[in-house]
Amino acid sequence: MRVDRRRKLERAGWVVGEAGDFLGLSPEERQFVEVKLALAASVRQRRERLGLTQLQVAERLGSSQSRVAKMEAADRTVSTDLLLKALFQLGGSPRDVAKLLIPKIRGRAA
Amino acid sequence: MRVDRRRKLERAGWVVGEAGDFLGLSPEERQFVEVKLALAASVRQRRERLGLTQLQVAERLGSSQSRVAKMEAADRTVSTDLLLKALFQLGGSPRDVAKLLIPKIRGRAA
DNA sequence: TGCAAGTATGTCTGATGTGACATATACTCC
DNA sequence: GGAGTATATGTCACATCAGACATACTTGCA
Repeated sequence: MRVDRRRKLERAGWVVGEAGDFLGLSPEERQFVEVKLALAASVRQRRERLGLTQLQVAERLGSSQSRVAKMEAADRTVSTDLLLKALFQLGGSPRDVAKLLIPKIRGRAA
Repeated sequence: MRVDRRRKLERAGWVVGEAGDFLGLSPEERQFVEVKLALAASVRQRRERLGLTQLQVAERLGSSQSRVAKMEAADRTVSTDLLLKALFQLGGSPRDVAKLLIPKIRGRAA
């Protein structure tokens, strides 16, 4: 994990461990955070792939640039509801969400 | 769709069409509702499979029986955050969520 | 260097979600 | 029929999340 990314997560209120990430969270909490991080990353990826600014996305969503920034940062004040709605607005489907949640790397635990 | 189930959804605030379900919703809204309904159904399924009452699940979650009932009814006052947390508490994983979101039926549109 | 565009962060007010409780309904079993 | 258990529904007070705004930071370019 890149250092700046890690700092950002910590500022956002997450506790980020070094190797065994997310230490200090219960398994359930860890899974929830995982999902949220995956959704947030996907929002950013889709936006960039579409060549849109956060402001443009915000307009599509009827939201604001700052909120889009917070979505992508997985800020603790953004709900998964909002992340899902954003993803769908950016052309994603439930199937795409599913793909996000399935680990692609083989030979490593979960 | 069973009639009683449909009535329940309508009371919960969803607009449910007959054949082409979810008419009147934008594609994005429809996708969001789909996800929520899938999560809600999964919560019920897992609870029943574990042989737990809503009250027992509520205690595990630090919530109340009425809220669990609303989760399973996909009430509009329950967030996907809560549904995800409930699922994970009931032993589900992000991978299980992914499976929920992938349509299993072939030969029919989405 | 300065400027401009994009992004990040802090905070406000109003909207929505939350657990809790009361109560209604449904289903057994006696 | 009534009692007991499970689930559903309506409502509260409080917590959390929403968009909006101001403002700071970052990046690229003249």
